[in-house]
Order: sequence, then C-alpha cells, then structure tokens
Amino acid sequence: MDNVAIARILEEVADVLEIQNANPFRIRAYRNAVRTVQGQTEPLSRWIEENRPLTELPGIGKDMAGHIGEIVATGTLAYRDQLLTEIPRSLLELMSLPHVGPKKAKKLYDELGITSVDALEEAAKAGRIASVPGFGEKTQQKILAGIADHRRHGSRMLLADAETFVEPLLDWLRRSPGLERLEAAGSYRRRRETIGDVDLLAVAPDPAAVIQHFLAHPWIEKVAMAGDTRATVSLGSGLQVDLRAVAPESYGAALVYFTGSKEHNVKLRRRGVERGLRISEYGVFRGDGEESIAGREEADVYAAVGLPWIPPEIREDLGEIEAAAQGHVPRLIRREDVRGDLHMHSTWSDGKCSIEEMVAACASRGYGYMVLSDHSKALAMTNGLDARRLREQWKEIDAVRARHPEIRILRSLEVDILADGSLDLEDEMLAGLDVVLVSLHSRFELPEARQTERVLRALEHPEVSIFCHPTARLINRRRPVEMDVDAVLRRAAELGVAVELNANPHRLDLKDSHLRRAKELGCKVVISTDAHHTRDLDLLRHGIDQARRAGLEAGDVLNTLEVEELVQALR
DNA sequence: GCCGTTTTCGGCCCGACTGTTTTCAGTCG
Repeated sequence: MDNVAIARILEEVADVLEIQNANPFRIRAYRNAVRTVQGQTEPLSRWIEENRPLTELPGIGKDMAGHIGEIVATGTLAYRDQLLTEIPRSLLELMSLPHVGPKKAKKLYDELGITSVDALEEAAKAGRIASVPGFGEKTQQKILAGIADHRRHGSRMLLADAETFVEPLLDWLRRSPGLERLEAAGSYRRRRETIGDVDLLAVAPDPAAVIQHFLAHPWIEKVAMAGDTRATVSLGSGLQVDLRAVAPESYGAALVYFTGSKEHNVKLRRRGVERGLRISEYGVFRGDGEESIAGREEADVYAAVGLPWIPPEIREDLGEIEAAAQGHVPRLIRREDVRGDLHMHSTWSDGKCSIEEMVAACASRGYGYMVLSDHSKALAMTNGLDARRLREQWKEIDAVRARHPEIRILRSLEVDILADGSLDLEDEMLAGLDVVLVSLHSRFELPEARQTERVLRALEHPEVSIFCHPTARLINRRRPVEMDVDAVLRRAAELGVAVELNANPHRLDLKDSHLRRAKELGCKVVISTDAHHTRDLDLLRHGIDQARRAGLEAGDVLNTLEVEELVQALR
C-alpha cells in the first residue's frame, strides 16, 4: 500500500462524510490527513516498519494513525468500507461535476436515486432534475453543460499549453482602459505542472470597464458569470478563466489570496488569528476593525504576520511558512544559474538538427558546455547508434569542436536500460564517453519489484552518470512506471549517480515531491531539456519552474557548475 | 478528528455569486 493508495482511502472517507453532512471539522481533519499523506516523500509503510510514530506528522492524531496502520496492514479500512455500505461509491464521482457538491449529490440520490454521471445526464435530459426541490431549470442546464465539459476536458491542462492562451489574454487585458496592475495568480503563478483554471487579477480605477473589455475577447466561448468586479468565462479550448478587479490598496492581499495554495492561505490566516488579525483578499484587518493595516503589496501581508515574502512556487504549506518564520526562505534556482544542457539529440538519431546546429544554439545561449546524447541501438525506430556509428560520430564531434572552441562538447549517449537491467552499449565504448546517460524506453509495464531491480542494476554500472526521466511518465498520457522511487533515489545518492529533471513540459520527470526527496537524500540533480531541435533548448524554463516548486537552489543542481567542477561531480 | 507558552475543551479561514430562496443555502475558489 503506497501513500497514494492510503490517501485515496482517507479521501473517500472525507467525501462520504461530507455527503452525510457530518461535522465539517471532522471532514477537514480527514482532508488535512490526506494532504499530509500525499506530501510525504517517504512511504508511510516504512514509518510503520521502523516503529516511528505517525502522530509526529501534522494532522495525524491517534485515530488517523490507527487508520493508516490498518490500511498498511490489511490493504483496506473497515471504517471506509462500512461508510460505503451507506452511500454508493459512484455518488462520489457526481461531486466532481461543477455545480454539484455534497448537498446536491445527496439530494439527487435521495429524491431520484441517481448514483452515476450517466444516470444524472439521463434525468437532466428528461427534465426530471428541475422538479427536485432546490433545483430549477437553470441548474438542470448547468448540470448538463457541466457533464459535457467533464467528458471533454476531464484532465487538467498542461501549464505550457495554458501559457499559449494566458499570455495573449494578458496582452489583451493590458490594453484595458486605465489598467494599473495585472497578474495571473493561482496555480499558473505557482507554476504547477498542470492547471485546472486560470485566475487573473487586475487593478483599475473603473473595474467594470476592465471586466467589459475582458468579455469582448474573441476567444471567449461562454460567460459563466459576470459582475462589476468579477467574471468567469470558458475559452473554446475548454480553459476556464476568472478575472477579478480589485482596489489598489487590496492588490497584494488579493494576489496572496488568489495565488494560494489554499492550504498556504489557511495557515497564513491562522497566523493572523493568533495575532488578532483577520486576513482576507481585501487586506489585513485588526480585530473587528474595518480599517486595513496592510494589503497593497504581497510583502506587506506577509510582514503583518511576521514573515518575509515567500516565492509563489513553494506556497504549498509543505513547511515553507515555518521555515520563513525562522528566516529561511530559499534562494530558488533561476534560469541564469544554468551553465549547460546535459541531454540533447541530433540527426544522428531522432533529433531534427545537426550536431553543429545544436552546438551553435547552445553557444548562443551562453552555455559553457553541452552534452550530446543520441539514442542507443535498442531504440531502432530512432536510428539509435551502435558502437560502429558511435565511433563515426566522435569524428564529427572532433571536427565541430575545432570550429567551436567557445563551448565544451561532452561526448555522451542516452543508453537504453534493457529489460534485465543491462546496458545497450559495450563497456569499452561506455568508457570512451565523457558522460553516460541511461533511460527506460521499453517494458514500462513490469511489476514494481522487477522494475526497481532492473533500474538498480543499471545504476550499479560504474560508468553510469545520469539516470534520465526516471519514471518515464508523460503527463496526462502515460502513467509513471511502477518503481520504488525512494529506493532508487537512495541508491543513486550512495552511488553518486545524478537523477535528471527532464524539462520537457510533457515529462517534468522527476516531479516536485521526488525532487524534494532527492534533495533530502543528498542525491544529485541535473536539469536537462532532452532537446530534439534547437528551439527545444528553451524548454529549460519549464524545468526551472519545476525545480523551484521543489525548493531547489542553484547549489542543488549540478549543471549550475562550471565545466571542470561538473566533470568532477559527475562520476 | 486534531490541537494546545492563553486552552486537554472548545475552538478550527473568508467572501462572492447564483439560483431559487421570501431571507438564504450551496458551491466555488
């Protein structure tokens, strides 16, 4: 039972309790526990094995620790199973629809016996929803629209995809009458790998005019609601966008509020309450007072509760507030800190540009070094290299080196990890490389124990320097392989093998929690683009976003080093 | 259900918008 599975069971308990109208603080206790479990980088089953008390974790008390112990021991939770005899599980899916929360879900079940999205759709189409007390014609239509959206855009949008909508929208809004300030808040500003919707925040003397200007944008397909200070719309792409216009003296407070995360905000407010302050999106207020004592800038809001400003990327209530209270705010890595790219392809395998083009593109980005890493022969469809072609490639590299003394070209190969954990290149050739990358490109479906064993065997090879895109996931497209990531990071740290944060926005592999764990374990991290074209070299910024979310500083990432230090640090 | 240098009991974050309500509940962020 991994942490994800534990969290899912506790979440089901919270959902059922919510439908049953249980004590809201009890429900919150379960949700807090879910978050704590999800946020743990180490498997809780190991805590239990080692007899470490789970009650040391925030939000885990005696009962919750008992629940978790039972789940780990038996694979299920009797309390959850008992609850699910009272409420059908499929009712929980109804709650994921917009405009359907626990109360409405319960009512639909009680009045019409509806337990599934399909049944709800059928009832709505037949007009039976509108007649339920508390529901009406408009609610019925909203539910139908919500079901359609749910089916079309079930998954969250990639941040990089959202950018292609958000940035032009921001440009459009900057031309609003009298606009003074504008920013995208929410998970977009926190740079999460995917986003559910977009929250925009604006300041202008006439907020209604900004809202009107916004509503005139041609991409807007549907206006869900629109007032004088707020509007919610959907774009044709399915992306929901919220715009809020606030007063200048509230901008900082509103930016904190709408940037979130929700959990971060809750903790900030609690700090406020402890100091006799009430924090809202309008400002910071003393006691019952009406007068705001802070709120124009974000830093003012943090200062009001005794904190330095905290970067948006780490506002997840994963210890950043406590650390900030001690004066520890990380100096998160920036793009300018990176001195070279450690993973890219050329036309020798499946890249679209020649070695020389890739080299020139790296040099023009000011890099001091680059790693050329085409595929190995097992990936036949990419025209992967065998020993013979690799030797030929080295000749071309020598020629390009002569023409580009301004940058150090490191010889490499992205060597496939074969099914049994051996490497797809002869040892004497591996020894001739400056850097050896290894990756999984096949047999993703192996059971966890075998996959872990396979990877560990590969990492044991003394020539291996970097383990690339370790879980092989593609966001929204391919699940990560089943692997004991914790064990792999542990061993990599011991062996001095670095793990790659692949900056491709579809991969972002490792993910933030893995990177935090890598840092804890002292495992070296590199950020690489895996570029297949010169323009892909700019994907680095997505990797930087992800690294910042994990709280990584320049010192945590090897390719911020100068070339001599880098070669030393890579084994 | 969790938590505690004000408390082991009594707290636990805040506001806007919508729809169906004759004064407010539900949902969302």
